[in-house]
Amino acid sequence: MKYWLLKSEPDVFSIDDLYDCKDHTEPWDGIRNYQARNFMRDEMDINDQCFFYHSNCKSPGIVGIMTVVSNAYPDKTQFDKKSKYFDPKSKPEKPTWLNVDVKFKKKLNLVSLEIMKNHAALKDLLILRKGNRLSITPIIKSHWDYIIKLSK
DNA sequence: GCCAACGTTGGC
DNA sequence: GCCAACGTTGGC
Repeated sequence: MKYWLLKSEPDVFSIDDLYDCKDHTEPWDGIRNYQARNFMRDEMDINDQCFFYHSNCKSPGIVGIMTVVSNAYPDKTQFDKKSKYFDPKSKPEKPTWLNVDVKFKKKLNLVSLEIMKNHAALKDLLILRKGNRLSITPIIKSHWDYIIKLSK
């Protein structure tokens, strides 16, 4: 089983929004970055665990846990002309973008970006690297466990 | 294939 | 709202 960190802007889609979805499950769509797509396509498996990270907001940080509940499949928003994620270059017979489904597992007490920065044990965490903008990053188990402890 | 211009991300 | 960092685009 692998571990991940998935970013979302809470103004767009928050952990509470995920909870409110049918079966607490929703496609993690709108990913328009090849590296992030490839993680979903090649590395993610059903039952992998993900941190839900709130970005671009007043208190950025990890707010909960979700579970991967599908393999990667074509992101339907790329074909939806009304979607902000519409991609005119992508064709249904050869979709460019993929998503997985994720299911809410639980909320955590906020582990803020500020707190994580202050822990030497997390210094190699990708999210803390300067200029890192990747919306899906792998997390090693020791970091995962450490962050879980910080949330208690 | 280079790289300048542009758009986006995301912390502050 | 600012701006640094990064990814993408497109002319050459």
